[in-house]
Amino acid sequence: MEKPRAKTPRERYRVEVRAEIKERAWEQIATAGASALSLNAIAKQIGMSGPALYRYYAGRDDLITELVKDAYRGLADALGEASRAGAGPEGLAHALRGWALKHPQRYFLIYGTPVPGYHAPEETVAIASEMMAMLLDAFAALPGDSPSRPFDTHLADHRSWDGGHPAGAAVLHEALAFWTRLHGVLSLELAGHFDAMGFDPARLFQAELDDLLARRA
Amino acid sequence: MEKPRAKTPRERYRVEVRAEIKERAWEQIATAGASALSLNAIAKQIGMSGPALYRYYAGRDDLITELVKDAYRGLADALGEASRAGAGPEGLAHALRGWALKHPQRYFLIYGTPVPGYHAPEETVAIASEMMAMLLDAFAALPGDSPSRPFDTHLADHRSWDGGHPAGAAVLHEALAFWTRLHGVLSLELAGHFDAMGFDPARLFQAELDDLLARRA
DNA sequence: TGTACATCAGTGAACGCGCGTTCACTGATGTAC
DNA sequence: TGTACATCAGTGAACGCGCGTTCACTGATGTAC
Repeated sequence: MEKPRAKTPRERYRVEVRAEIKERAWEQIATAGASALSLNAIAKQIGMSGPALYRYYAGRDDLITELVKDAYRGLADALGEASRAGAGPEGLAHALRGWALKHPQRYFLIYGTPVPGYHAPEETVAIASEMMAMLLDAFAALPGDSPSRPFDTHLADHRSWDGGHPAGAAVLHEALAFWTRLHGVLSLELAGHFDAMGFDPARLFQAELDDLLARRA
Repeated sequence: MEKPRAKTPRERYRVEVRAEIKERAWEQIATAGASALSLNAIAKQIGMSGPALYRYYAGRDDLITELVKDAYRGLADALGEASRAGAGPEGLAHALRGWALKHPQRYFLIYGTPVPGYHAPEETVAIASEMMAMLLDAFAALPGDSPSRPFDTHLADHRSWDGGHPAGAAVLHEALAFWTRLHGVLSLELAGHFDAMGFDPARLFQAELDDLLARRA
């Protein structure tokens, strides 16, 4: 059982090239959108021949799948870092916004327009649960009681997604609202819908966040 | 000044074909996404030769621009119908959700992942204002007072987008929250992020809506 | 340390494909007298 | 109503392009003895 043996130079190199391919892929997505992602174009940018990339990825679809997984992983790690540092919902919210502003393409790859026919890789549902668990923990740890609302009774009957979390339905509701409301502000901000409006999106985001937390006052 | 003279058969035909092209375009977007939109494929479906489409649209970009404008127009009309029927925020919300569920591709063309480098046609900003005006009217007409919140003071200084509406900043805030929160729920619902969760998205939407309106109680 | 072999990264040619777009043309429809 | 001409929808060939992907190959790097 000597699995994690030292990496050979070749393995190291392979990892580096795979990483560079992904980097260029993100650049390309930032420039022309995910649908314009082209293996040949990436190869040209790296200074390789198109077919060379097939040593590293099975094909275009494989690369995209990898990017989607990385995006999920990246977001979950950003939230996880905050979570491990003991952050509550407010800290998680700012970690979310910070990550989204830093990686808008990745954010949209997760939450943007779905591509008909494309099914997200299995792994992403586990990561989504992981993130939801952090949210539930954060809200469950909040002081005070969350007043129950009509939707909670419906939620109580449909909580198969809670990962076995012991929190009450009102807390699930809070976590859901956190997700949908912050996504609402963030996605419109990132898509530029506030650009011509003049107000500061960060303040709207904070206002939404305050509103979510005010329930516990 | 006899502008609206009767349409000749040729004009009528032209209008029909332009409409059919758009219909097929939407079908194609529903099947493979907006980025896969191909003039040649549309022509084939209609039973025409590729180049024939150039009699009706200047090119691919022109067609897409037309689709974007139609999407905005369609949403504004759906809201406008409710508005003219005297609907308040609740009616507008349901008109919004109804339209979005009926035309998810159009919804995403408006609010989905932005394509880097693509600039929405001028006309859309006017339509966006038109929709915002309906929201402002609806909230302004609501009975009761909207309690002021911290963000309102910032908004009061950045309301160039209000179209000259006389409502106070608290009302602008309400309209903004209406937009971002309902979009948050809707876009996640349409993208399928709730699919495996089991609860009824309509109820979550209603819960968010109730929450927006509860402020006035 | 040196040689023989295996592994593997990367190349260049080639495949078929569908794309947007242009062009010169045909034939049908509409208009003017 | 009939003829002469103008308008316009649609065709088919052709353009250059970039795409994903396969294949047989070269040459460098690593491994075993």
